[in-house]
Amino acid sequence: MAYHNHHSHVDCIRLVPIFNHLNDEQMHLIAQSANEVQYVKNELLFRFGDKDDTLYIINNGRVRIYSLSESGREQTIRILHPGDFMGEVAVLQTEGYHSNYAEAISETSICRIHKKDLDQYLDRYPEIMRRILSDITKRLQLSEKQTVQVSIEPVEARIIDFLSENVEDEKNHTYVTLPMSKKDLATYLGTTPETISRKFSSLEERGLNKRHTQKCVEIFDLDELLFVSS
Amino acid sequence: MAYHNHHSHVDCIRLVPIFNHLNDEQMHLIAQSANEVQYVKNELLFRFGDKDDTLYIINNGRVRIYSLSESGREQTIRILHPGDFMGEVAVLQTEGYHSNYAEAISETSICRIHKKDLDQYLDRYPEIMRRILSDITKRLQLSEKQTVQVSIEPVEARIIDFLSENVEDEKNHTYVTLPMSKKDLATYLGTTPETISRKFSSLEERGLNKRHTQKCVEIFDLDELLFVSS
DNA sequence: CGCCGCATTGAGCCGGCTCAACACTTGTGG
DNA sequence: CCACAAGTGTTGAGCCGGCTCAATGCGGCG
Repeated sequence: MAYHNHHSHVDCIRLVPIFNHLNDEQMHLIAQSANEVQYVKNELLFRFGDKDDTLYIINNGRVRIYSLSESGREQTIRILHPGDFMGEVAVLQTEGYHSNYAEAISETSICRIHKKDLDQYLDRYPEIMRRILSDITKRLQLSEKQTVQVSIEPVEARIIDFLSENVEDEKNHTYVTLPMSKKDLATYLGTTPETISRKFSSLEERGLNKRHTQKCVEIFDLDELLFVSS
Repeated sequence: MAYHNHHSHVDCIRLVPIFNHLNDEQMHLIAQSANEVQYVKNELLFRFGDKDDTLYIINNGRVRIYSLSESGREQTIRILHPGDFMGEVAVLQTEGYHSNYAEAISETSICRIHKKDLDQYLDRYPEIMRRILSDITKRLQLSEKQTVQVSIEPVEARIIDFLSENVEDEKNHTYVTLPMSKKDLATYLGTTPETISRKFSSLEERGLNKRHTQKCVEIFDLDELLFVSS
């Protein structure tokens, strides 16, 4: 929590799907009550069990939400990008405690809005609640999907599924830019870095893809890949 | 979908936490637009991919939500009891497709409300949306917890955790009534019936609990059990 | 009473984890 | 600009938890 920036936060508000349907005046109003906070890489935004009643909106950078097991192993729940929000405990319970850890995985700036302010906006602009509901419902679907995958699909299928959901096309090459370190990807997919590494090698041997840099993987034949995984 | 019951559905509405804050008149209004449907045991309410735009409210009985992997294995997502609702796709997207299967695991009666009707109520009574949001947020937390468990806790710890969350106390005996068949419990915990069976035997050998009937397990020492699992 | 479906127990196997050594990449200071 | 250190990724060997498949036990229902 390096410093508070007191100039306009409207940029931050404008960025966010849950607010960007409002007009300028309304956004200014909300921006008034938001305060901006900066985090450096690897800094924790909050920990499991922390009491909190604010909504966090990512302005810049990336945040990783993860959970810790008894035995100390991590499970990455999701990665937040600019425009995403978190801290929905704030909007639901009067006494909210975080159930996960949140860590900045790059230089990150966020906006915080306190529950008492947010509640006013929710009353005044019902569309905001609709959008929050819509977002959380999507996340629920994703979370349920992740449960199923981690539970019953073999690691290779999980990796392929992950790749297929992150493909980008560019000048007739399909490739994937990994949105996190291989270590975090491992904890996201419920496996270990070693296993990820081995599976990538195996796919490469089978001529299905090719590693370029640490963060970039080229896919030769997506359909073939999807076929193999089933 | 055996038959439609056209007498009052207010009972059904009154039962549900998302509506029961309304007054009688308001509940009657909503009940008008609900229609009741009965299902027999093992009947499917909907399948993955079905298009649908209704909210389902459990009036009586129990419903199991589950998902199917490529390889045909099941993952039980959750069990719904009277007063629970599902089909939140309806409240969020204009074109909603189910992402899971739903099956009645006992004689079950439910109320259905169409999206177009629900939308009206959401506009008129914002508290309803608040409650739906609150419910879905809780489910999201549970789902994330389930992901973590299935992913990194060993089976025994998952079982113990499940037991500890379902304990009931009665005349200085702590016991657990399993809310579903052992087969479904297995798919809920991301394991197999055989493994569950073995683990129960193992716990029993260690004098930590005792099976009475198929559905009822007595716990001798919950604290010890929790200690063992960590 | 006898059947049928579910639960239990056993034997064997295999995917993926652990631990450990080595390679590569990135950042730091001389 | 290079040398080195620290962190991250890769590869190998070995093990083990839990799954699979199959046989047997058991309780509920006709």
